Order: sequence, then C-alpha cells, then structure tokens
Amino acid sequence: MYSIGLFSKMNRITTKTLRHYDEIGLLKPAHVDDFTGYRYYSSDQLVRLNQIIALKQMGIGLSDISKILEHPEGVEVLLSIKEKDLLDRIEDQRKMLKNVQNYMKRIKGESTMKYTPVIRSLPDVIVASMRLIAPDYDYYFDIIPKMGEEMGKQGAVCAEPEYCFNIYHDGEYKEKNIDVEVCEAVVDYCEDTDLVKFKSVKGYKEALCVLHKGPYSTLPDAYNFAFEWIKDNGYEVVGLPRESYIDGIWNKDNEDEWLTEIQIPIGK
Amino acid sequence: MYSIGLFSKMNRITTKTLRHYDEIGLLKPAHVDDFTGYRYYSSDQLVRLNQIIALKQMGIGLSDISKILEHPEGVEVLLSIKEKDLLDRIEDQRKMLKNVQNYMKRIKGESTMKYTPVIRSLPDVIVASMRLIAPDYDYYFDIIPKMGEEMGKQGAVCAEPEYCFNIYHDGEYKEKNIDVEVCEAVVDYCEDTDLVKFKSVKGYKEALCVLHKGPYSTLPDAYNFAFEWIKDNGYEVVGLPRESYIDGIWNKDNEDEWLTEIQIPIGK
DNA sequence: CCTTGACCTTCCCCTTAGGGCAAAGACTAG
DNA sequence: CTAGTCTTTGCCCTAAGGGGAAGGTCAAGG
Repeated sequence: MYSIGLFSKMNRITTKTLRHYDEIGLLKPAHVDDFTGYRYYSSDQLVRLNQIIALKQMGIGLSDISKILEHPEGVEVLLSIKEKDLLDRIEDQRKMLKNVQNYMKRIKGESTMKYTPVIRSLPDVIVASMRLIAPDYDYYFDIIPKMGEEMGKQGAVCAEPEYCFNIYHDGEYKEKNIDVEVCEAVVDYCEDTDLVKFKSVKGYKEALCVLHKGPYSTLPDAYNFAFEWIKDNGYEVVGLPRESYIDGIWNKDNEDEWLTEIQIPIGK
Repeated sequence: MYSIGLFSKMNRITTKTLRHYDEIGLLKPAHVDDFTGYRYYSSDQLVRLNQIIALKQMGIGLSDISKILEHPEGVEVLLSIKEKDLLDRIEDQRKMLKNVQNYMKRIKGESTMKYTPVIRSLPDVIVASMRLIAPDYDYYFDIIPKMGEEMGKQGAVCAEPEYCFNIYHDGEYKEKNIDVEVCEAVVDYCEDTDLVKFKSVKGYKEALCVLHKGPYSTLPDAYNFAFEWIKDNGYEVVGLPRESYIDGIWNKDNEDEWLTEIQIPIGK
C-alpha cells in the first residue's frame, strides 16, 4: 500500500491527476481510510494505471478510456474512431501550417496585408436572376434599378441580410461585352418575367472570400490576390466566382468606402 | 448598421461568438444602444472580422489575434511561434496515430492485451550498485540479502518509493553467466565496499515501460513485446534495459502476483 | 391599441484534464 | 511537544464558446 505521494512518484504522475481519476471513477484507490480520508494505492493498481497512461498516449479522452476499461470489447470501434479523428486533425493542422507559411511569405516586405483571405461556406439560396451581356461595366448600374422594379411588381421579397451578387460566366477577365448574371437573394420563388428569372443557386462547402474596400477599378487586385492564394495553398477553383456587393453607390458617397466581397468556390 | 443577428448571418458566425468577441474586446460593435443594450455593427467591421477569421483559420488563439490586430508589427514573431507549434503538434499526432494503428493491429485476434506499453522518463538517480557475473538466475536471490546487509552497514538509506532494478550488460538474452548489475536507489552516496559501490545513474528522457505480472519465467514474453513495439513505432533503443522489481517473493507468496517492470530507454 | 412571434439582453452553468492556492487535519522525526 | 512534511477538501482558473432561462424589444398584423 502506497500513499498518494509515493504512488504518484512511482509513476511520474501528479497527485492532482490521481485525485482527479478517483473523482471521475477512473482509478479508485484500493483503500481509503475511513477516518482520515487518506487514499492508499496497491501495486496491483499499477496495471490499470499503466493501461490508462497507454491509452492517453494515443490521445484518447478519459471518458473513452473509462468505457474501454469497463467494456474491452468496444475498444476496436473507439480506436478506429480515434484513428479517423487523428487523421482529420493532422490534415487540419497541415492546412493551417500551409496557411501560416504562405502568410509569412506574403507579408515579408509589406508590413500590412491589404487583403485577408477567409474560407467560408456558401449556402443554397433562391435568387432573382438576370443574365445579360453588358457592353461595359457601367451598363448595369442602369439596369439594376429596372430589375428592382420588376422584382417589386412580381411581389418578390429580398432576403435578409441582403445578398446581391454577380456571377461572371466568362472564364476570363473582360472589359467589354461581359456575360454577367446579376442575382439578388429572395425569400421565395415568384413568377418569371422576360427580364428576371427566379431560380435556386447551389451553395458550396468551401469558398475563398476576400473583402475589397474601395472603388471597383481596383477589384482586379483582389482577384489576383485570391487566385494566388488558392494556388499557394493547394486548392483549386471548383465554381464560378461571385462578386457580392455590400456597400456601394447606393449607401456611400465616397468610393473609397465601398465594400465588395469576392467569393470563389474552391475544393480539394 | 446591422443587428447582431443579421451581422452574424452575413458572416456565418454565431451571435454567441460575436458577443464573446465583444466581451474580450476583440470586436466591439460600432454602436450600442444606450437604453436597450442592443449591439449594432457596421459594414466597416466586416474588414476586422475577416482579419479575425483569417487568423483563426491559421489556428491562432483569440488573445494572440488581439495582439496582432493592435500591434501588427509583432505578427511575424507570433507566426513563427505558431509555425513551430503546428509542426510539433503534427509530430505528436502522428506518433499517436502510429500508436493507435499498431495497437489495433496487435489486438486483431486476441481480445485482450497482456501488456500495455507506456512511455515515461527515467530520472537521474543515486544507487547502491553491485555488478557481478551470475551463473544463473537463481544466484542473485542469494546475493541480494547480502547486499542489503552491506548497505545497512554503510548507513545507506533507500529512496522512497523504492526503486530496485537490474541492468543487464549483455547485449543479448543469456541463461548462464549473466553480466548483471543490481541497483537500489538510495538517498545519498556512502562509502564504497568491495561488494557495493555507490554511483549515480543517468536518466533518460524517454523509456518504454512494460509492466509484467507473473513469474519471472514469462518475462521474455514482455521483452519480446517491448522490442516489437519499439520497432513498430519507429523508435530505437538508446540504452541498456532495466528490470524494476515491484512485487516479488519478499511480499507476495503467489508467483502470479509478482510485478516487474521492464524499462528500455528509447529515442528518435 | 393589443397581441404575437421573432429577436435581443444578461446571467449562469457546462465542456477537458487537471493546476494553483488556501485552510485545516494527519503523520513522522527529533 | 513541536516542526516540517503530507494529505484532505474546496474553490477558482484555463479556451472558445454552447445551451438555456428569464425578461425586455421590435415590427407586423388584426
């Protein structure tokens, strides 16, 4: 019989830990003095403690260790869960590592980063959509009010928060005759018109999002940044980029205050 | 200005999280209503929130994110710390994974494991040591009492908890003429005698420890298990194995109750 | 004007595996 | 007998929020 201090020294484990294991019923002392409450451990318990330590060294939590020790037949299931868990974790950390390393590479030189890339999911969404070939970028400032008007006539109600974005169907950057689809999220389908169609747009599990603050003329910087990031971090583009309009001419006079988010579906 | 719910939806973040960030001062709402306490966020804050999310995706903690956002010049230091941290973590998880996979392989078939391998550190320790060539394994049952007697004469005090072990200086397993060093941890050095020398034994950062319950005749099983484990998990032996005697003839009549721990220094 | 449902507030407890500390009782050696 | 060491319980702490309760607010419809 060993006092808690001796037993802890035999195993290079703190007394706190032993008390904790007692408390959660993982390793009860062989004997507890009725009067003093002192815990006494027997050398037999080294076996169980060793099992506990061994399982802990595999990253298994104490509650699962309890289960395993009580029902050894369930060990294989728990272990394969743990295996998958560890594989996932390693994959996650590796992504983070790459992220950190690329970030370090990128700020080497400039002291501040203009853009902060974020991975987010894009939900499925019902939109009022208007696809057109815009002769130039100014063109759809004209057409958007018409779209709103038409939507109102059909009784469409915009979703909250507003989500208004363009999808560019050209694979490449163009200055003229842009094949663009203007979308505005709504709460439900309505009757189509010649101009405006109601449809649902599929979401993506992962999309790289970059916020751009400033006039649209500098948007290409943000695109360049985003595509570089995607390449650097070993992803690939799996869908058409969207441009989501948050602040613009409609609520901010100053172009420098405009906020636009580029969202590029990625995968792998 | 967006209410907390809208702002949370815009970013796929829970309101709980936003309140938490408010509380720790990481992201204060642009405006809080004096009467109702309602939080209102501006679209400007999307920029900061995006920075936070980007840093979180690198696995950086909120307090470090705070520091980075307040003092962007310190970012490189923090990032390289984080890089090292991630590398360590990945290495740890990989060890665990290997451990889990080997365990699964090993229990495939037998439902219970006889041995549970544990990695522990061995401390530096002062010992009374007696090295001899034992003709056979029974021989040192005779000699150990003599050793105790001699130690008593020199005024040696055994350490608590007791740590009594053999070091085998033969590289291989032998049945006869075994070159063995019997060690007993003591609290301080004493005068050497012909038989007993006092010396210090260096510790190891990592040793594979296996508890063996039962008679000494089955100890080789434990050795086999241990060496196999070391090989399977990609370690190598970096020191002489020790056999630490916990329970034995001196306190248990039944051979099946004897407890011995094999400790093999490992590395890499 | 009233009500209803959705939204917001604060407050408190919960999660892991113990660490740190404090007050008080127990044990051992001199 | 006393000093020093050991042990006990109890309470608060960690990171990043999650869950839920009790109560106040807001906007829309009747």
